[in-house]
Amino acid sequence: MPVRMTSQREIILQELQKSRQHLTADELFRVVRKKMPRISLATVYRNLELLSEAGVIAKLEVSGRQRHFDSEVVGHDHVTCVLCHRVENVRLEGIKEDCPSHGVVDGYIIKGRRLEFFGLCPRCQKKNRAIKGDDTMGCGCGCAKKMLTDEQKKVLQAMADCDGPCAAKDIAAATGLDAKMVSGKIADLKKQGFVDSPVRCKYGITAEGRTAMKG
Amino acid sequence: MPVRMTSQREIILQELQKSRQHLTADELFRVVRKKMPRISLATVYRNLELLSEAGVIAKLEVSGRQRHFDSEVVGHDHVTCVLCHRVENVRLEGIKEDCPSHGVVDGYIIKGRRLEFFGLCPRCQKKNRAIKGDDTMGCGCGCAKKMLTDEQKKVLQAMADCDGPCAAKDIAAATGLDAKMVSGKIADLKKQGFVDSPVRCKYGITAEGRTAMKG
DNA sequence: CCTTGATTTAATAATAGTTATCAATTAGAT
DNA sequence: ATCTAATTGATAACTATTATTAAATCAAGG
Ligand SMILES: [Mn+2]
Ligand SMILES: [Mn+2]
Ligand SMILES: [Zn+2]
Ligand SMILES: [Zn+2]
Repeated sequence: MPVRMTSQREIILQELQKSRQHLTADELFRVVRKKMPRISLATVYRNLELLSEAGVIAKLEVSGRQRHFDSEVVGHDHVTCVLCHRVENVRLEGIKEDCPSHGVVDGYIIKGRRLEFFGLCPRCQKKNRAIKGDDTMGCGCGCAKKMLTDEQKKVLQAMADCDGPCAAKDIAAATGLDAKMVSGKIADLKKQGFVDSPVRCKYGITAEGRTAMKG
Repeated sequence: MPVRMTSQREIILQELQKSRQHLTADELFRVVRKKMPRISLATVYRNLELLSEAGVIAKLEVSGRQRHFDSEVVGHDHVTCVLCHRVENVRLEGIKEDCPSHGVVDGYIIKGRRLEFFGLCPRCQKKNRAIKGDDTMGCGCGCAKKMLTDEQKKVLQAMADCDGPCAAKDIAAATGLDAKMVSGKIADLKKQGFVDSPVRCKYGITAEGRTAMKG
């Protein structure tokens, strides 16, 4: 059973390496889709599994949450932001000696270890102070998700209410907001993954958008 | 919003403390149900969440798998068996100094850390050698799940095939096995959680039983 | 080139674990 | 004892992931 190098597999690996982040399957899916719009989420999952099985990438099974994948496989540890769930690398010297990653502990044959820190990323430290902030500061770390403006909420709500993709002008009519500003909001929301465009010039709320609205 | 002490809450906490293990919500559910047969799984989840929120117990979000809960909250680490997923305590001296659980690392304000080891528990080391074992050695750690005998499989299959709870004699008829031995097998399977008895003297396969059959 | 068989894919259904919802019940203050 | 917000059991819904399946793709040989 030889392993084939398909274009899907290649792009998935490439984009993960390029991103230099610890992406989840669906984050990577969104990235890959830009180059290969017809790819399926299942294909992303399948290949991430295969690649990590093969040791080409690492699977970070972070604490009950969504899995993240890492193109760097050599030993290092991670810190997770408790607010935005961003995962970053941590390299602490002096730990390796005391913190065996192989050997025998209490009768267990140790095959590996994971050291994981939780905390607040620099961006979320700032955000935490001004949590009322009505402007979605594009901190890029996903914190913005928790801070939709009233207009954004209105737009999302209107999209949720109408079933199937709808045009910007429909939203404008439904919300009573200016059509130009609605277009702008939709573009922002799309960038954040809360809105997608299944058909040209028609928009719909995403699953992520729905969860963002609740918070 | 004062917190009330309900009998459910009390028993859940009691049984977790008594077990001295790192139980999952459904394992604890099975234990608690013996004393309070009408309790709901949702209640177990709800209270484990509440108790861990309050700092009375600890939530162990173990590497992508099912959550485990710990009645010991003071700082110690854990090792997980990669085969049976049992979680046990590990206390390594000399780590605490090098391995900050609070402070600032790379700009992150660290609120906590988790150090998790993976390996083979002593029981699974033995089991691994004799994996063909046709006897479900009651290692208690759940490894047995992966080693159903042919008879057990037949019984489970027969239960899966018939819809709704069925009597031991129906299984005997369907499989062609002796009725006495079928009863014995059912008792074993029930002990392992693969079979339950929704009605007296009637049995059915559980979700867990279904997954066990596949492996 | 053209078949052949294995691998992989997209789409989708199914699953596991957990959380949300909601009408009915109950703890505990008054 | 009465009242009411907290809690419960039952069950639906949800999220992340895995399994299934028919169709597409590929790698060799003939
Ligand atoms: Mn990393
Ligand atoms: Mn413990
Ligand atoms: Zn953050
Ligand atoms: Zn084990």
